[in-house]
Amino acid sequence: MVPAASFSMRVSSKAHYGLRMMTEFTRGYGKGPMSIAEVARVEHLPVAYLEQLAAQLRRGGLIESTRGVHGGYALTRPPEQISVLDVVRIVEGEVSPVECVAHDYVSGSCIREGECASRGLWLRLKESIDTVLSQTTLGDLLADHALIDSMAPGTPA
Amino acid sequence: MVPAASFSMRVSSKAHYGLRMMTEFTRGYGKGPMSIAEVARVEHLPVAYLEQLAAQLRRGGLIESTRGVHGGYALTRPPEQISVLDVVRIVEGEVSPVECVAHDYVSGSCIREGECASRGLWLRLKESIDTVLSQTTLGDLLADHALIDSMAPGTPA
DNA sequence: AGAAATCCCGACTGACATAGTCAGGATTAT
DNA sequence: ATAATCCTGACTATGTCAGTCGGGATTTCT
Repeated sequence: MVPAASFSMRVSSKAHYGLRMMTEFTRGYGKGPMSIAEVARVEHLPVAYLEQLAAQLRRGGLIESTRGVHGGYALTRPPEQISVLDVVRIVEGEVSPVECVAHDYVSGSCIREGECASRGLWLRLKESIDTVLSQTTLGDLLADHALIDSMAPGTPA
Repeated sequence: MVPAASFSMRVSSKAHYGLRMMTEFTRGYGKGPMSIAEVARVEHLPVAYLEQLAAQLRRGGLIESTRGVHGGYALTRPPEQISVLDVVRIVEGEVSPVECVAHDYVSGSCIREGECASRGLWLRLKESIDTVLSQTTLGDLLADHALIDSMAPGTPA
């Protein structure tokens, strides 16, 4: 890995991997459960790590599991009804640039409340992020992907 | 500190403090340099830490320093010409949710380029964040703050 | 019944980033 | 000269992240 100049407002690899796994489940939607092993194989991700993420996503109600030999996971709802925000919230927690605009923020926790010049900014930022992430569904991601596949390779950016 | 349910897409305290320091410099704009000691006092932040941030902001060209007894820092441009994004970029680096949409991304670094379903999403997210942060200036922050001050306290949220 | 495939769970770990501290040097006003 | 200020680099403690590991539970297939 290249050191890579640090950047901010990242999503963790948890969210990233989680989303990739969910797009695989989307691809297999309606065809019975898909195993972690298969996801790991096609996405080149570590099995044990995916297992953890899958457990979270299941507890969060986005996927359901079937145990045993032909078991695996499947989306509990159609891909058009699951947003990227749903996924990110489950594996990373609420999206919020600072504590004082999180949903569970207890009014008064920040001593500077009232003299704070930037809370409005953080609120706008949070809303803006939430909007982008909630407007994109797993269905959209797969549709975009199909579009890319159908284009000739080497198309200039 | 309360454990606080983890959340994602955070800005670091570096960015947070840096911005608070910059709003102090904004308040003092046109009245000669303001010392780190004073910023630390009114914002209740550690002097030594602010010194580091100030050094970065100076190297980034947003503030200029005067040494010696009545020294301190002052904005190099009017507050209306400095955006929050300028500040965040200097102390935290570029804003980008994932590596592959960062400005200095070398095409081909990600093996999954071409089969990636979510790059479009991350691009939209990055743009959205950049927009919010670049549209708000230090001048705006202070104006909002003045507005809050003029309201009666105890106003329900 | 037994083997194999799968989910399930909690504990563990190494590397790195964050949020600072600290000691001391350089510059300037009084 | 002294004091206030900026300036720098090294240091450190804590926490998070990304991932591993060992073993258990459930189901299907033969």
